[in-house]
Amino acid sequence: MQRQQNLTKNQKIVLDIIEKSTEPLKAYSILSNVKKKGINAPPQVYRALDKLVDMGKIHKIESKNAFVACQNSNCKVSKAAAFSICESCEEVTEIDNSKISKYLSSFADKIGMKYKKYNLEFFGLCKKCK
Amino acid sequence: MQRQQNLTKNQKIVLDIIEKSTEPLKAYSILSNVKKKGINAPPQVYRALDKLVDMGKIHKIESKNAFVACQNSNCKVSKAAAFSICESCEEVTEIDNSKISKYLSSFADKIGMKYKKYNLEFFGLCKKCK
DNA sequence: CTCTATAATGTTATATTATTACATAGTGTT
DNA sequence: AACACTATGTAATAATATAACATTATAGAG
Repeated sequence: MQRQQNLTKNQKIVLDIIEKSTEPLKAYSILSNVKKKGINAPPQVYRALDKLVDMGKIHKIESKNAFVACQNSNCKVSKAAAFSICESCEEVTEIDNSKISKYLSSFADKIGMKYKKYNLEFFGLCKKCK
Repeated sequence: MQRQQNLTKNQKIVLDIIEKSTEPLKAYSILSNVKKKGINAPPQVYRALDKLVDMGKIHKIESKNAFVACQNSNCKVSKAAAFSICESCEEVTEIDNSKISKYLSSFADKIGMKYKKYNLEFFGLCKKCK
């Protein structure tokens, strides 16, 4: 069984490029960027992405089919994440989610759900664009 | 300019099938169900879906690439929506979001964002499955 | 009414995103 | 060495979504 801390070769390559990016990266964009490192085909990228998401190292922005590195160390535990997405400049920012997490998990309890994680995407205009 | 209340022929057909479904429908599943009604190609479905989402009549479950009819009349205004998604039985339920809306919009204010809408997806186990 | 602008529709092709299926290679355990 | 298991490599294809362009319907303006 793979340990959380020891990433495999492909996982390291994929995580590295996501961490270095200033914006969410799409799977095929990652693929084209890692061809020189010997990753040739989609499944290699998607497998690494899946595992990294499972570990909480990255998050998927569902509305964009794109991936960002986790900014909050606590996501390692909850895997829950919240983002603000600017509809003008496309900037995506991960929101420090400890308060939201508390609120939302209590909400999930209230509706009778055994809560595991959530994905929250805010759309609007960021500070700069509004 | 199209008025909110007057749906076009294709929009009616697509909305109708989504409203009759007990589960989120995918675009190509909708397509195959409406071929008999004269809708033949993906763009016809996607165009109707886009407009219906804009009007708040339906919502897209981003994590599933699927569409559900809006359960809350107030979504017509806010277009914001929250769902609980059971990872066991796949049931998707729209959460009455007036409280969450209030909380999240104030949160968006606090981080300096001009808030327009949000999409929130809870994952876990529903009442029946837990 | 009819002209015109716009919205809606229809159609073909193609782009983008993601998975299946199977073969090969490494890694640790007994 | 034999094994189970994880990871990797590869080809093919499935599933999701859009571009581009032609045609038809509809609502106002004159």
